[in-house]
Amino acid sequence: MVPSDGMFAVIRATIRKIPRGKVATYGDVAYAAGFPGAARQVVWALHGSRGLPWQRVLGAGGKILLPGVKGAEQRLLLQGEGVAFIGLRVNMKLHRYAWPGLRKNKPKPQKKLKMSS
DNA sequence: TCCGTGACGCGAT
DNA sequence: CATCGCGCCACGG
Repeated sequence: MVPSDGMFAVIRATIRKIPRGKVATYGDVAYAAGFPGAARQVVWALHGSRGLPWQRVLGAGGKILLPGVKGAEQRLLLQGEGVAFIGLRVNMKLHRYAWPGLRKNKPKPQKKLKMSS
């Protein structure tokens, strides 16, 4: 699957890989699909989606961004898959999908340290 | 063709 | 925490 197949095709394929009981953020999907920063395109891909695990895609921090009844439905679907919530957010610590072959943590910027004397 | 719109993200402040 | 600015790009008017 390469970008030349079309951005949405790649994004959809990426979303399909999220297993039951796991979730991913829009940013994660975009990054994993090879389009870092293109979170909005993920939204579009979901719009034209059919047969995708759309409920497993959340906002940054595991927050459901889909408003209204759809949002409530999303939460119920996820809970039905065993996904645990902490308040309004999904417990990402437990359910964030670890994309195979992707850097989990960003490189540490080297905190400014003060030198004595 | 230009322009606003999206279930947005992220680093900096 | 909250806010700002910028990046992202297909689509419809």
